[in-house]
Amino acid sequence: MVKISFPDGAIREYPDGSSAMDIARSISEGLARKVLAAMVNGSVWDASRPIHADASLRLLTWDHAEGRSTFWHSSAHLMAEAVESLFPGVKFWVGPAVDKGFYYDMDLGGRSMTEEDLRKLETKMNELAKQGNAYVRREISKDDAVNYFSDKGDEYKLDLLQGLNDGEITFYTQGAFTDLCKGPHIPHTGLIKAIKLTSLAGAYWKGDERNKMLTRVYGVSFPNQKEMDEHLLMLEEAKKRDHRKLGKELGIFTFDDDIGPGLPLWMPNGTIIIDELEKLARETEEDAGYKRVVTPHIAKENLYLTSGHLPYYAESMYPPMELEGVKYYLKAMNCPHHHKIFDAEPKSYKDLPLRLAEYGTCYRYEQSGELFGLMRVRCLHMNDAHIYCSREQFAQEFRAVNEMYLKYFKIFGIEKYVMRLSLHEPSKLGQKYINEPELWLETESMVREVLKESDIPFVEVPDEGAFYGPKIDVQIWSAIGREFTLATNQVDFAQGRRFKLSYTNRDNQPEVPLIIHRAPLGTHERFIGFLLEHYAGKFPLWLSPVQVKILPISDRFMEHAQHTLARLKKAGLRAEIDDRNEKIGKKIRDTELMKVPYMFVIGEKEVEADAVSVRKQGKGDAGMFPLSEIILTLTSEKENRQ
RNA sequence: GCCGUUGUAGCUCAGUGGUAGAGCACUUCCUUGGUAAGGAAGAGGUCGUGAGUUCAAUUCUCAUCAACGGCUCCA
Repeated sequence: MVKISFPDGAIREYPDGSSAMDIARSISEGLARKVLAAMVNGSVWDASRPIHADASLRLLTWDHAEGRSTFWHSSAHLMAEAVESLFPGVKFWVGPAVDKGFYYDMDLGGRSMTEEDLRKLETKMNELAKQGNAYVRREISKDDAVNYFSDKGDEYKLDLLQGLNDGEITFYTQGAFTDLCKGPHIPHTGLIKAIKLTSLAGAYWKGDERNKMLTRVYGVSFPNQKEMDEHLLMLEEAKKRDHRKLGKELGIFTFDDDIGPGLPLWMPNGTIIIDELEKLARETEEDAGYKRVVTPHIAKENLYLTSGHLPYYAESMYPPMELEGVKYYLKAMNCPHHHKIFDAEPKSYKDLPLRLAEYGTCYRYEQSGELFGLMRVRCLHMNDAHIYCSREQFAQEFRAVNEMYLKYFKIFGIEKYVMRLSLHEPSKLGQKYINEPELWLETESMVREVLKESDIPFVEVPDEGAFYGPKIDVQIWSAIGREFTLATNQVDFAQGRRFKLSYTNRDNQPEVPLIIHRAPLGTHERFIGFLLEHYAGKFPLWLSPVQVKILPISDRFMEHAQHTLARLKKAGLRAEIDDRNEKIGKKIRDTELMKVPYMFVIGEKEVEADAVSVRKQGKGDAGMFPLSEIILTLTSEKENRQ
């Protein structure tokens, strides 16, 4: 007998060799039907695998993340079986579960797959699923495994085997398909009831662009059609939030072939949002002791040689223009320009910390395949600033920057994000990272402390730092689920030295300042792209391009509408009159669709009372208010950025 | 940059080897209507661009540009 302890604390005895499935069945048949895998002593096992020792056990179903990923990984195997039947001789690389679904990378041996093939594969998969074949686990020696894949001429699986040793190699077989796989898997293919292969893509082998490109097929599957329908509905909803769609509908930005890829044109509505964001940044930075500067969009080659950017990033900068034998580059970052401002006048410790801020325009020649709406562009406006400080001042300055982030996030209601602390990799000092082992450790731990103090959840990622120091990135997700860095806060102890920046310290000695690069509002492009999706286009009053739409019931009330418009404008509100020859229902509908926060309806009653009937976007009729009263309400809402 | 897909009116999308259609938007007229679409008429596209095949190409082929889904990259 073995003692099995359950999550609720219960401990029961079962015959030695019982599987999780046996145990589930002993509880109820209904449960057994739902079990996908089991958590045994903290690792995920096949439900059918015999348990030979006392263990803690948690049965995993579709309701558990581990259950779902097991389900999706098993679906990848099912897909591989289907692919093998339609493309004999195909070789597989890896087929993991991902956030929502699964993929499998494969080498089709020179053949190519089409969207049509995906439909055929789905049909085949459904057919195979109906057979309800069990996923059978088999432990195998390394020699046997190597022989098996040598016979097949499968260099990919042989490559995987290289990293494995006897005792940790297992094969899984379902139906006609056998794969090297550590598992676990769901009990049988019959549990997979709804299947959709979503996309066909290329993916470099081992993620290295020097390697061969494999074919990657993405798919998603569910234990019932209802879940699939919900998933598809969710995708539809996400599409409606897509900033590219909303940006077009609301007249925020556009692209034009004659301007160039990745070069957004900001339309009047988008420019209003830019102006409001810059106003917020100016106020906030002024309060925090920043000084504004303005720098040119181009600079000589030498500047970027000094900064050290050019050797690393030449291919992602626009090529230089050459004038009188001198090369000029479009600036890809503002820091070197700011360093030159620091350097323009001698500095003493009394001048520190010096905080230079600029909404700087940068140009980066991002790879063509990387461009993505406003989120990844080639012309960007960065909420940039550089803080020059002493080592003693560093922690305090970094903390203040962090607080500024949180202040902004509160204003925008940004809650779903992850802070990522990127660290250096000691073995790459002097190559990828500047060779300052002590400074790396010191600043990394200071940054870590600041994050802990402010109680912000964060993850640490090794070998992701900038070449000049550790950094904190704020990661967010676009409507379609792609991850982006929204904002960044970086430590820099390289450029100060490179630019020979110094200040005179208390002991009358020259000292190199530490530099903090920070961009809490990221770039206008990415931030507004994010906000469009975050608010689903329904901007708060202060950011709305049109804040109030005045809707006269008929043209008899135009005079009162004009009078109302004048009053609103005088109060600093952005308002427009809908003077079209349309019925009020139509005007309301169109204004709702344009997501204007307030509508003022004006008819007979309102003229008599010198009032307006107020309608809030998405909320319907709010009743009649005297104009002066509602103006006060709106002004306060706007000024408080609610 | 690489793999795959797509490209028809301002937008969303039909369609065809014989020089194109719908809905919304737009213009004009009628209507002056009280909280999510009033009615009528009209205008608008050399079917992304270039070349080839053909008697004939928006449709087939190739190239190119751009967008989209991924991979790689992201100071």
